[in-house]
Amino acid sequence: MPQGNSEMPCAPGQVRACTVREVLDRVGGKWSIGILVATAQGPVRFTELERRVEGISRRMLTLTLRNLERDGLLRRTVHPTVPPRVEYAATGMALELYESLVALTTWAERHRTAITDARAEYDREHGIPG
Amino acid sequence: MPQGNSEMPCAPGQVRACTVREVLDRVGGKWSIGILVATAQGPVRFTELERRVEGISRRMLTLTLRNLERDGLLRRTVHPTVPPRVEYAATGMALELYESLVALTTWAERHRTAITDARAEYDREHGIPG
DNA sequence: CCGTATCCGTAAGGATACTG
DNA sequence: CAGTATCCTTACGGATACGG
Repeated sequence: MPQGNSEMPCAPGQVRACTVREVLDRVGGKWSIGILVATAQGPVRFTELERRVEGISRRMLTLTLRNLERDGLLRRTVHPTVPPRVEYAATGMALELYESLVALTTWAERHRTAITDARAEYDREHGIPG
Repeated sequence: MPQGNSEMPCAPGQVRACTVREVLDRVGGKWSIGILVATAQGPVRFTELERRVEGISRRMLTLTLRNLERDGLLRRTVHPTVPPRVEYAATGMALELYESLVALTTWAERHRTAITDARAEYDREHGIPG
């Protein structure tokens, strides 16, 4: 998970590398997007997240949740019951980010096979990596 | 309603974690976006890239260029002159990806201070990480 | 000019066991 | 239920030196 770089001077305007970097530094980790998607429809409990985000370990779930909460993308609510009940809810900011991912999703789907083909051809012409 | 955990790797439709992952797996590295941006306006030579992508090492430039070329995002052209002249050009696919980054850029700029504030507050309430 | 090769430090993330 | 604590492996990336 991307840890916080102190501060970066990213001037506004067009698409700039360091601005995109800001996003990736928050959400470029292995599990962040999965959690974002899992919480996009409404608050989700810890164990439920563990089920929905397939393959995640309890440790990485906790760590990623903490980072997302710290960045203001998730709100953590503890209900002081027995047994404890903790809910994670996406903030407005997170939902906006979620919407911004539509473009990337579309791109990935459009070019999925093209990428696969490109890789296959590259590996044919040059040696397979290794 | 939460959709079941189908075996389908990256089904089409809405925003899905694994689909976004496909993009991040190609372009989530530290330097990929920088190179993408640097080549978005036209073909660029190796040394020029080294200058434009600030802070990149020769090694990482080469590695990242190879990966982008392999995925079909860059086209590498060698002009057999002396001294050699190698140009890297963004493909159509890459330019489409570049356009898809506008949404992310907008998001980052809109919420930059909100994120900074959230982090500061989190670190005040809990301990500063470490 | 355009790379490779080699060495090395860090940190992301997995496995596993324990707890309020 | 919702986490921590520890240990460990790996892969990303920096520094440096060399080569066609």
